[in-house]
Amino acid sequence: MATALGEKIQKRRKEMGLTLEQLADLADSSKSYIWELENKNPPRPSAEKLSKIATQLGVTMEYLLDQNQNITEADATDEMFFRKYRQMEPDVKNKIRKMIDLWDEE
Amino acid sequence: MATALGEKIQKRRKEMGLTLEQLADLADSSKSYIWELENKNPPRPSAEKLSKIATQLGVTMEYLLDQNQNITEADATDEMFFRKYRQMEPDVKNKIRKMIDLWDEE
DNA sequence: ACGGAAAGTTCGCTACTCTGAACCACGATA
DNA sequence: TATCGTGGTTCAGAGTAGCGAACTTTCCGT
Repeated sequence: MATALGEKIQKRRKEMGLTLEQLADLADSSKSYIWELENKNPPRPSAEKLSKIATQLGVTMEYLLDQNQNITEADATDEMFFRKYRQMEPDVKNKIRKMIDLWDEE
Repeated sequence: MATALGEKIQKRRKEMGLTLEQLADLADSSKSYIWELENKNPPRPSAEKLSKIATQLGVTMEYLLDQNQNITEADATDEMFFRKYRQMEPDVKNKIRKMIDLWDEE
């Protein structure tokens, strides 16, 4: 009864230790709707809603929507991180890069 | 009357020399709806529809939805950073992301 | 300038998104 | 074993996504 989309959302939500209600609040949604997304089909959420959910789960919408599992969860997480990073101020980016360089040595 | 989303779709469509009908066909939609997305608001398209449209326009859904026009294309430094990051061990990635999340708050 | 095709615009209707509130299951605490 | 708290499930209804078909405008060739 569950769809690929539903399974991905639920998997990620549980990995993050969130309840339906917590995710719903974070994503400006309702727990009943999150539940329906996870368990019912056919779910055809709006781009807005799915965008917020994806953001909170730290993955891309493309990953959530991808029917054939072409995109792995790890890929999506990396992509999401990169998009977030790219939005930052240049000097913050610099600091982050330096910090990671230090870290990565040894 | 047009929204950021609408403007982006229209701009891209025209760049590609497509009519409303052509894009509609490519994206399994109707020209009336594409028109409404471009010109009316508030449009709240489904993730499915927007996904198909984004694919045909050769952009990501995130780009289309992004309110602040910050995203154009990443510069070389950012890309390099991302390549480096991607090579790291999963648990290191995790730590980095958490660190940056903390940083990014407030 | 006129006719016709191609592009864009309007509109009414159906089906579905999304919510709030009620409901159920179950574990913990007394 | 009653009670409370927490998480999950169900459902009716408001509002709207998205379509088809009709209508208007623009852009051609002649």
